[in-house]
Amino acid sequence: MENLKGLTNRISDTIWEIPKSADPDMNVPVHIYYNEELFNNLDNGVIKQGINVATLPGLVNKVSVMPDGHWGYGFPIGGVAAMDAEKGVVSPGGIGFDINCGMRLIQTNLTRDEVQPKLKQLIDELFIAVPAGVGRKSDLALSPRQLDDVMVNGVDWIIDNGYGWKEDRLFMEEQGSIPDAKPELISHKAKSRGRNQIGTLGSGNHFLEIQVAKKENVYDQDTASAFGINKDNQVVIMIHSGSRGFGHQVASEYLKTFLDNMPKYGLKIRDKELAAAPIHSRDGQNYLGAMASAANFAFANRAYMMYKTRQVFSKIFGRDAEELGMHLTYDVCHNIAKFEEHLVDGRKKRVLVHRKGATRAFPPNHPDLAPQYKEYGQPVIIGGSMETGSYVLAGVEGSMHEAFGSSAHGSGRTMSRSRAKKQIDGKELEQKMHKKGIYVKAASYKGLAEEAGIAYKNLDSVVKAALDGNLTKPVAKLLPIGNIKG
DNA sequence: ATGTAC
Repeated sequence: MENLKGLTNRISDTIWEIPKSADPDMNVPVHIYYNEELFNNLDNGVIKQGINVATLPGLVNKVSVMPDGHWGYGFPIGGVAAMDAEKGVVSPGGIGFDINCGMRLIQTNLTRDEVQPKLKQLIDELFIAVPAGVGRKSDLALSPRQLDDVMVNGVDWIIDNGYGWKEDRLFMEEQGSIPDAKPELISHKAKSRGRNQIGTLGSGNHFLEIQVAKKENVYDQDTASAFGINKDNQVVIMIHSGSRGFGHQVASEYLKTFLDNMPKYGLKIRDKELAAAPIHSRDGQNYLGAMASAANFAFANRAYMMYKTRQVFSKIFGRDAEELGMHLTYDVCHNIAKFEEHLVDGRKKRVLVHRKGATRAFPPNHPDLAPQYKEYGQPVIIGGSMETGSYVLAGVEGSMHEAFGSSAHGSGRTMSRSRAKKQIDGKELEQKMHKKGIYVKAASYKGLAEEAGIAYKNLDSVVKAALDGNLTKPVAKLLPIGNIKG
């Protein structure tokens, strides 16, 4: 393929623009938030997909690609696109197969010194308590009525059933429950896949990790303290997972329906993977109701894994999870579409923001934030590879103007899964990690090899681009000491 | 990402 980089103009240190003039069908420009290093390795596919997305009807302002952006299904992963709520479309490819895949950060008041002697025991027990890997089932099997409840109420079902604390919902995007879910639109097949998947980790890049916040890696102590990180070598837990086979089934079914029905809506889409329907059409409304159901399932999934995590820590340290300070810092989605108000041509407008592999990053004083975070901005949780570490950042005003209040979500792969499997021996990697002080337990060595640090972009560089691009502010880098993987 | 293929 010809090199498409020539279609971009660098309009600032951190933004490469594909102007509307690059293609007659583009409705808005594309802004890629990169730095020199990331741009040098920019994949043609991202430019191509950015242009394709920019041709969708009803787009406002621009399409944004986050610093971890890479080629994905239809939309780039790391893509943000907002459509006029009245005149726009919804596109499942702009949300992703794993609906409401997201991150969760849990505090403890423990330090590394206290955790280290029990690390192996913790990880071994977590590996049992949180089923990891493809097809693994939960100890919780929901009745049809309970599953409907989860789809409508998300984390509230978890809390009402004694698996979570009342306060947990305050520290979640949408308070852990997205309105207007429609369980009656979910197929029997999706329901039967989902009923025993609450509290399961999954595979691929999903993980549950024990991490350490070293003092030297805390960049903003006030904000870190507000997020519950206030002592040197404090231990935190990060969970990355989504809606499992349930959300995947929902996404697959609606993608097919959208594709079949597109001619009906007179939509001309240049890539099948961008299948879309008008927001106000029956298909559009149905998908949004199904998406909300899967999103609430994912909130409940991560919340139940936290319940298990609190139990394991509590058992091993012989103290209540409350005594161990195991509060939720935040739970944030990075595969979802949401109705939000944003400035368009100087006026507030209701838009449907698609975030695919992009984290919501609302600034201080945003009405959606818990009072405890009003002064500091929304916690933005960025998961890195299991060898290199992760970050917690905070939302800033700039991102509202740049990218509908969004930031990056992870480091982004540089090596395909198949190449990583060929090139890296999982067993050797496990030993190497143990020597480095990271105790890892994976459902399969192949799965482990795929997630090796060298298969990923440099997360420090991605985060630096997100900070320089005024999408977020730095709070703390978190280093892994224990990890379970699917 | 995914009972990794209808």
